[in-house]
Amino acid sequence: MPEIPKAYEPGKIERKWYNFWLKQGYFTPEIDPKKKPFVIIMPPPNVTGELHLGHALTTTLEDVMVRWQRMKGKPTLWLPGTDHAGIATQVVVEQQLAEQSVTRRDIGREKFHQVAWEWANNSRQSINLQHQMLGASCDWTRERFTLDEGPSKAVRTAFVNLYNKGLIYRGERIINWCPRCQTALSDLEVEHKEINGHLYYIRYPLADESGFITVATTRPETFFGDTAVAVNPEDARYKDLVGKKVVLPIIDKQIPVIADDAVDVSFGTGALKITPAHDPTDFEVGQRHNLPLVDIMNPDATLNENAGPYAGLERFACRDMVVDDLKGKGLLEKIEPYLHSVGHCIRCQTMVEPRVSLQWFIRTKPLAEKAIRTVREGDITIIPERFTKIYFEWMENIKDWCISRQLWWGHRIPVWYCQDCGELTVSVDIASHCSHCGSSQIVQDNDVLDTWFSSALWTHSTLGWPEDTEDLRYFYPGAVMETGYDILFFWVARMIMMGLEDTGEIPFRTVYLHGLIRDEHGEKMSKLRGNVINPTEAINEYGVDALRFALASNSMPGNDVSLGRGKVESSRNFVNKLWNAARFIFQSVDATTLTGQTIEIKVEPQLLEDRWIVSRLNRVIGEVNRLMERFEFGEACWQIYDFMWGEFCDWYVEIAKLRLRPVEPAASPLPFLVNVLENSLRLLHPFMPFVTEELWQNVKQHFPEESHMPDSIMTASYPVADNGAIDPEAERAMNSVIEIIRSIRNVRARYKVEAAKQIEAWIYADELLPQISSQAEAIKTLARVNPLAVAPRRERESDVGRAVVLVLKESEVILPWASLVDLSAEEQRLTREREVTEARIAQLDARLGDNDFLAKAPQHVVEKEKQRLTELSDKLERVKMEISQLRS
RNA sequence: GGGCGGUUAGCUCAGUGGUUAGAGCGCUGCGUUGACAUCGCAGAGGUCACUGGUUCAAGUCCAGUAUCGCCCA
Repeated sequence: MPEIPKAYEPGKIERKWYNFWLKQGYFTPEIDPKKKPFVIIMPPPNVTGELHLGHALTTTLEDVMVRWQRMKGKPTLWLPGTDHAGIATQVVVEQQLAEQSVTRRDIGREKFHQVAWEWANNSRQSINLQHQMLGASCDWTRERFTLDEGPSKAVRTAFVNLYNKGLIYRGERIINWCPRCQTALSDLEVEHKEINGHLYYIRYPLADESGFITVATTRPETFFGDTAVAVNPEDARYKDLVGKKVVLPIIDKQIPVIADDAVDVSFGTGALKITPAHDPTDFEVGQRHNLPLVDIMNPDATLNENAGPYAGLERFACRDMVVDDLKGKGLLEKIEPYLHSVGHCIRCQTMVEPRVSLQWFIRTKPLAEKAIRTVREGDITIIPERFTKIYFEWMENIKDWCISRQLWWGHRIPVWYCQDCGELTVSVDIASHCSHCGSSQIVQDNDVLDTWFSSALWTHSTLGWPEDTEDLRYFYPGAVMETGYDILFFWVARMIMMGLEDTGEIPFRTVYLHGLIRDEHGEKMSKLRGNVINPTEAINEYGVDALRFALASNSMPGNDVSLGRGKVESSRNFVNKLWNAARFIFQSVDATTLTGQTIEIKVEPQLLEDRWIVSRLNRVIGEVNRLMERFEFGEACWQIYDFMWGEFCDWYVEIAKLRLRPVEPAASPLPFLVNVLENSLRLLHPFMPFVTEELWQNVKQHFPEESHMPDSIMTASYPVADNGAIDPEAERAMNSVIEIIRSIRNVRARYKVEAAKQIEAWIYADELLPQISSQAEAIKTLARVNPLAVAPRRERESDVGRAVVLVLKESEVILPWASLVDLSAEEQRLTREREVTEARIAQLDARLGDNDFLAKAPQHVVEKEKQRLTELSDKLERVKMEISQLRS
């Protein structure tokens, strides 16, 4: 057998195994109508650049589920893809152009597309590569991009269907406008931030020159767009003024004073300027009162000709000038500091401008109703559950969705306008004639659709919809939608709506939401803070398996993950531990094989330690499966970690060494070493695919006669617990042995006994005597004890002389090494132990003397407490005896 | 303004109403056995934010308070 390196070297094997899996075609499921498939459609990363740790988390969790299900024998499809990310990508590409001092308008739509496609293709490639580095077992034969022909056709089809149903309409509405991106945004793409602004009190003179009315506003520069002043109808202060006219200063325009319930009498002066074209609530007031819309801005948020002398000024510069000028005319009453919340573009952080414009909208209410019902009725489950409420809250208050964007990068809206009859042609295929008058003088809408429109169709567009494909029939609906909670509204909610709308079926059965990745102090990761961990670098430094394990083991459903290098490092250490345990086992196997012996793997455990480790293994297997079913991957990781490291490596392997280098012939522990290792590898494979494959192949190589082993751990079966192997008696006895060894080590450390020095020990026990005796060699070696006597309690010498006496749960240990022991200190220690035991007994006595407890607590709890009391009472007696002997 | 979540060891976090509340990192001391120093052994470190309630039993359930964070408007 070749030499196995002392430390695991991930770089050497990762690519090798990925390519092997790929070549074997394991990632592509076989369609078997008799079996229900497990399907995850990957949330497509934006083609804006490299993947970050959030993507690594998504990929890890999905791969964990997919590999687990695949090992459980389900046809498993994990469909990868990327998103064109309309506005985000356009921003990136425009920045790139800006470096060459060119704008997109300079080069034109066609050339811009060329540059953007080039960027997207590069990015798509590097994202796919990174997914492969991460070990993603997704089906590359089905990889999709949102702008691919299939998904694009799905987009046009969905649009046309909705339009024909009257669920898509075009209208002049107030929308959020980003002056930098120069496009409309949906409500979700606006981020509200608290801003320290001002409240300006402005006097509007009455047209009849009988005085003025003072309005309070945060945006004085919009007064050119005012078409009324509104007061509350109940407000006595202004009752007489309703119906009168006021004159807008500077531009000398007359507007009416109106009464509207929406006006809050306590805000400012109780009189509001109404600017329907630039404020959402004003827009509504305007609709109610039939007020004209006066748009005062250009797309770049400079003032337009409606601003009279201020035309051409940037909005904030205009504000300053307007304020100055009003002040000069004595029309500015006062300015107060004012904290208010202002919308910003989620992409570029520019303050958005609410603006009336002609856009396309989806009437979401009818779609939302169905989407609410499927979740309410339990067809779709959201994990963690608390997000269900948040989902309902949003869905129930849903607003129409503005889907048109004044961008170039995206799906062009499939609508053509007739130059002759003015009618619209809405068509899935490219239209050449007006569907009304037949004219060929038609022009396609210039705008593209919101990126999230195509994302909303992703669950079925990737499987071939609107075509009736085999994939769609077999793989839809998916099993789990796994993604971050930050896109619950953007994406998940809309997928549910559109999935139901397009296919009449739910798009997935379970929504699993993970949290955001933060740094080791819980701070958001950002370039600015310099606390970003780049996944590729982390992989190069620690290996993929370590990164994946760090992510999976630290992630709880719906909770943010704090991840520093330390976590990745300790995961790396675990991978290395696993590697070395395996290395040791292989070396032992080789040593045995060299002597010409064959190793039989299937052996019933007879010896205590073998029964114990097999029992523990099966408990862990059961527990891990249960946790995985419940999406508790982090806890599943720790179960395996604790078992592997804390039980198998720390105890079983150490004890097994005695039998591997026996003085006298002993039953070989190799079957159990190999079995536990092999099972653990399979348990761990979904979390750390590479190292487990490497080691598993090594197992396979060592046991070629084990014909049931498939070609890859990927296609091996996931371990299933054998409840028959669970052995409470062996667990109890081994716990006692471990307790003995630990206690002796503790004493050695306390008395600073030299590490290499052997000390004498006597152990007394009753019930567990045979089992403890069977571990005498282990105790001798692991606790550095020699000579060791194990005897029944009745043989206990009454006078032990100077010694440390340990009263344990089911045994006593006496360490009679006279010279070192400080008798009075020992007495003090035993006295403390007596006190502690007495206190606990008192506590238990009280509990067991309580009739309520006896009557109401479940039987097994009462039994347990009674047993504890017996044990403790027994211990107390023994401690008392030791104290009296020490004193005699 | 409405809602949600957090508050547990020095730090970051686990913890299905039922022993003496755990882990990783960090810290202290000691290191020996050809798997592993990416390691081993031992140890220190906690008023589970606070107040009240429900319960035989509360870190866990309920209410309130404080505080931090997020989402929505």
